[in-house]
Amino acid sequence: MAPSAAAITGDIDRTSGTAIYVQLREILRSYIAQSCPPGSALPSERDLAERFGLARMTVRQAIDALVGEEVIERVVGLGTFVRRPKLDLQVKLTSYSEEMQRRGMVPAAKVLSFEQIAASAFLARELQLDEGTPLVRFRRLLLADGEPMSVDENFIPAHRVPGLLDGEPPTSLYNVLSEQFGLVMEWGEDMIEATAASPSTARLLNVEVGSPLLKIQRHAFVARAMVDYSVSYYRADRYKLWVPLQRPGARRARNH
Amino acid sequence: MAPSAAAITGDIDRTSGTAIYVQLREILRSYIAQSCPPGSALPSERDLAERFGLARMTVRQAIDALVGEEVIERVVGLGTFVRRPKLDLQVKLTSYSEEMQRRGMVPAAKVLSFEQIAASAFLARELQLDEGTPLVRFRRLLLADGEPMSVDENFIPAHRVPGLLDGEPPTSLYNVLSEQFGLVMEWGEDMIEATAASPSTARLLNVEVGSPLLKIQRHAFVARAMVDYSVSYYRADRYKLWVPLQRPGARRARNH
DNA sequence: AGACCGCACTGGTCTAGACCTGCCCTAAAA
DNA sequence: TTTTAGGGCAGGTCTAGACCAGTGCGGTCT
Repeated sequence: MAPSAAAITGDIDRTSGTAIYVQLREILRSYIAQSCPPGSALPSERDLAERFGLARMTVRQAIDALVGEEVIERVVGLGTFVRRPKLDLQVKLTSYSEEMQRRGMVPAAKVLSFEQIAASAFLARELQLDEGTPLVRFRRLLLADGEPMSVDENFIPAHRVPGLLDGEPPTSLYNVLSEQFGLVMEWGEDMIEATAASPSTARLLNVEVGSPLLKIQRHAFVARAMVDYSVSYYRADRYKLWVPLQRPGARRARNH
Repeated sequence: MAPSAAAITGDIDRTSGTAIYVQLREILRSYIAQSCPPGSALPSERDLAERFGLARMTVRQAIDALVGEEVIERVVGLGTFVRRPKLDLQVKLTSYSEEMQRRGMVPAAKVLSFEQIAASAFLARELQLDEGTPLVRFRRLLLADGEPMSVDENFIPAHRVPGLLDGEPPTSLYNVLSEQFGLVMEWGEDMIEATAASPSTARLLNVEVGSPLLKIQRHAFVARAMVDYSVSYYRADRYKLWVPLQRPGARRARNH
């Protein structure tokens, strides 16, 4: 049973200059966050149109946006429903700090090294560069709520980030890359495997030698150029990956 | 300069039962593929509306879909332009046998159990069913090239697969589900973590107790109904997971 | 020549209706 | 008691207009 649209607080300001459907979208978003457990129904489009004094097409535009974000979903003949919030989504190429904040944890990092090195044969192959190419190596112990979460090592071609090493080690690598160097990661590949903690890694992560760890190797790209290769070792007792799957050819309705 | 809308071939069939905007979307898609290099402009929305005898809102719906697919992009005051084609990346919901064949290995399976059980509290929660609901439990040791690869346990609501237990255990579960029961997995969620091999699992997989394993819990859905919950333990030394990533909302800057 | 202004475009947003199909529930019929 | 036909309501699609806000060009004024 859908709740009454009257239960929604907030109103449209027609003089604000902000598009009405944007205002409604945000009203709905906060209403969902506050009062709608997953699976619950939103008021019908017609109810919302009446409640806010809008045309139904305008309401649909606001709802379309939230459906596109996968916050809610439509079911013909039934209504519009709140989807289960994505607890985490490593799969979306987010930075560690973004990721931890979404999980409601306090991210922190201890820098282990921040230096320029020459690409080894292995790193050259991974980054599709020539051996010996200067790289920035950035190795950190990442913490969540003060406890070790992972050991993280990023390699970035030095010519991509001129002057990076002159400053302080960044707190959020992806933020600095995008804001200071215009490198917004667009896509990537993760290689995921389980491994056992080596003595050095075990000491850093404060676990037993041989404990299971999740090893994630990531290649991140801007346009067609690889900009970041990273290897992370996550404590298995503290970290799980959530991956949405789709059968090829079974596209869910995206365009109505 | 935008071409004349008259240059576009194809027409709308109002009796076909297919939504008009879908027809127009496909007409535009093939027009783009044939006659529009990246960067070229589409006819304006108003031209298209006149050319096909449609309301502009309907034309916009067709264009919206293509913009959503990142095939084209809009620029206010200028027009609608063809984007560079992007690589399409999607995690696949494939079965074990499909997956192994893709990797060029010979899949095989040893059935450990194939029986009906009542849902425990844990399984009921995972499958979103009531406790005690009859389930089919199908536990296998999966091999690749004759060597143990993983231990796999599937739980399927019994009412979904009437008579399944009367026959032989299937060699490819997903194939039987789709061909015999019409259950084509459409989407799912994987929860991935690293874990240590328990004594029983270690014996089955022929590894040391405590060896790192990749634990993958999968929920697979047909429409909105969960049809399969599975837990798999993969040998870390033999299995890696490859996951493509895309940053959400990684809109490119206007490049014109 | 150079600065400016306005018009003719573009997409962006919005309205107030219309009719369709799909879903569920209920009341009547079997 | 079970089955079936409506009715009401959900979202899906479509129309024929409206006005707004950027963009660029061409003509005009200085």
